[in-house]
Amino acid sequence: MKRKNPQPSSAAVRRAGQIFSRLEEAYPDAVTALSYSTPFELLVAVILSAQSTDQQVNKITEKLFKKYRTPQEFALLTADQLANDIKGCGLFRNKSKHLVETSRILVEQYGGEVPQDRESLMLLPGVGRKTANVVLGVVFGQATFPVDTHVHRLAHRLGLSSGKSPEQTELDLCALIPPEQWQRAHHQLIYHGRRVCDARKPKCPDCCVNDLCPSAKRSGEGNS
DNA sequence: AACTCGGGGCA
DNA sequence: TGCCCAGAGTT
Repeated sequence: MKRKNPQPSSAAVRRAGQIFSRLEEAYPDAVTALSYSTPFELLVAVILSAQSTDQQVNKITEKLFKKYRTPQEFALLTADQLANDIKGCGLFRNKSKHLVETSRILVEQYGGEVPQDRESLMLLPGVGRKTANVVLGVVFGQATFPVDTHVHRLAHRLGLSSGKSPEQTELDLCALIPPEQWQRAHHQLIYHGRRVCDARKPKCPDCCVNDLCPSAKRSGEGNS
């Protein structure tokens, strides 16, 4: 039989809670939000948000959704047409192609609706595990944790996950963080990851959770 | 596993 | 001014 992810100790859960309340205190404005009014609009916004900020995406979608709002409308566009409307976020040519193809699939295979399971979402062009989890969590209220490069790196450094794979990190964080805090925790990890806990040179002296971080302790022991 | 896309954020 | 990506697809 299949082994489930082992239940974390209460001490581990408590430590995770400490870390996130610190981050919450340090970055009260770290949580941004993509603006949308339908599940399809959120799906579009999340696809656009790869390698781009939410603010950047909101600027684009504010205009975009006034022209096109439904998968039926997106499905009629050529990639070049749409590219012109989403210019301003990174990787826009790829995303444009993906959005048109995804819209066609939604119309042809899902009656124009956004599927609510991860397997179906991940079959859509431009939608990987991280994007699928954001959609499931934000619009369908499902228990997921979107793991991007920052989340993966920080969870490992902070001792919240073994860091073996993004999938494992996702399981570990889901077990450690109460469902209602997942979205906020996600944004705070990203914010912290960009400004303090870099991939290359983490600024441990400036870090608000350095006393709770096994990595910071290790790197601090070598010098004195 | 390494490469590509691309405008923005940040030093 | 230049580096590095708030990812996912392709080779």
